[in-house]
Amino acid sequence: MLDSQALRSDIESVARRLAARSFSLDVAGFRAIEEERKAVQVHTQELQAVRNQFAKRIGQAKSKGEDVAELMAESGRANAELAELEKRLEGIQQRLQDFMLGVPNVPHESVPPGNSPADNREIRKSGTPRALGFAARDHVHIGERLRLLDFGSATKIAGARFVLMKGLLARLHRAIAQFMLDVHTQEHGYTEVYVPYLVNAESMRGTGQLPKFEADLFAVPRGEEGKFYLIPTAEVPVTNIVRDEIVPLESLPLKFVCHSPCFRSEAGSYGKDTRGMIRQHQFDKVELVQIVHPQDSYQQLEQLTSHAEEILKRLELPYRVVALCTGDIGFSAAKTYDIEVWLPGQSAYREISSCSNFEAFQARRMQARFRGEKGKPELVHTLNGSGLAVGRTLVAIMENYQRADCGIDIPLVLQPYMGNLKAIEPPP
RNA sequence: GGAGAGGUGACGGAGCGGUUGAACGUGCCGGUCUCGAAAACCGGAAUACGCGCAAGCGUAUCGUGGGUUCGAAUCCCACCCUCUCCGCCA
Repeated sequence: MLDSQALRSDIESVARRLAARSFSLDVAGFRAIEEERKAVQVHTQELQAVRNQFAKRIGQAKSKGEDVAELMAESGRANAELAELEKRLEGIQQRLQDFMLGVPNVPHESVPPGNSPADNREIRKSGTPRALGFAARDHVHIGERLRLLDFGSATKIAGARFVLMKGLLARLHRAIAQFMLDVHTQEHGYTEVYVPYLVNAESMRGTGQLPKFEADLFAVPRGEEGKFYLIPTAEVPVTNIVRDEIVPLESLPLKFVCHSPCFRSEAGSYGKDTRGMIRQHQFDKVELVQIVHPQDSYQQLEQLTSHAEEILKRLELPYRVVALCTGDIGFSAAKTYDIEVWLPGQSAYREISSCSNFEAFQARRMQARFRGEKGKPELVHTLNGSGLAVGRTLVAIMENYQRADCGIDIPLVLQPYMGNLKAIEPPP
């Protein structure tokens, strides 16, 4: 959510910056509601003051034993109008709130302008795709040849966009997550957290998934009309740790890492990435979350991104870092770096991590604050990034470390997590 | 799921339906005293929003939402959460 003060004082420049991400801010609409709000609120508060004065006088008169019938009658009359106004004000404020919740974040000035992924800017590249000496197969071919990747069973059990892994491949998947957690907790200073995978609507609103993107979520009914939502990323429960909190200045930055499953309905992605386990309803991810002092957030974004990159470096997977353009950044983000890993099976770089600074956008929704240098509560800045998506990392390893016989060499750093196994061999 | 107790400011803890944004204590900040500190004493301190150039004034907030009332932290209803006991359970 944006600062409503900023919208009031300089809506034109906000609208201009939002236009860069092809969001057209309803300036006239906002002004109209805002004008109405002002008039109604001022009048309401005046009448409330009158009511309070009457109540006070009645109390005083009563304590002196005076007759208050006249005062009470007068007060009652004044209150009739008040009740109506209060109701109207509530409606206006609700509309204003709904409006604000639907406005995306303003891109940071360093975000490259553009309308489509084609305008994203490559920032740096690391590693070079190794020469295989044979035609690269994709992970589906390799996994099925190894009989360790079973899409048929997953489809039978659940449906499309699910996968079932077996044996050493399931173990490799687990090893990848363990490795990531160890690096981030032991070397990058993150505190590991285990969190609920089902969350309430307030949490989803806090990080920006609701109210706009309900269709992307899985919901579980609960009680009369309540519901839980399955987390689409650990970002949601982890960031909401600080919702409605005032954290002490000295505890910043808070750095959390969380391995969790992620559930996405992938509504609107029909036909995209239908082959393999690139786009699934359920996948594992190791997520990095930082809660920081506003003045540090862009520096921390660079740091957080480098933490994610470090995993790819140690796995010796070629990748590049891309700054998303204004038209491609997510709803809540002010700036985003995508990290894309090289997939020989597709001869392409594919997203494996997305690292974003949300500035105060999520913090304002969550009322996540710290007590500033002057002793006043101020909004924190929030950041997060995948460090990394586990399933896609597995895909990248399968494709980059494939051998001619469809065996997979195990990256050196993962061997200790695999009982020192050096490779997964194909069955005869 | 059943029975009971409870949710008040940073914390502990008061609070007859009426000058209560909320006693008292602890903690915090400033000051006096002191060579300095402690103690003691004095003073100051909530959050959000609105109007205003400002000083300031106003409104809201005692788990949440409704209701009763001229007036609700105080009364009524619903819900949420916490704790204790019972049942069930990985």
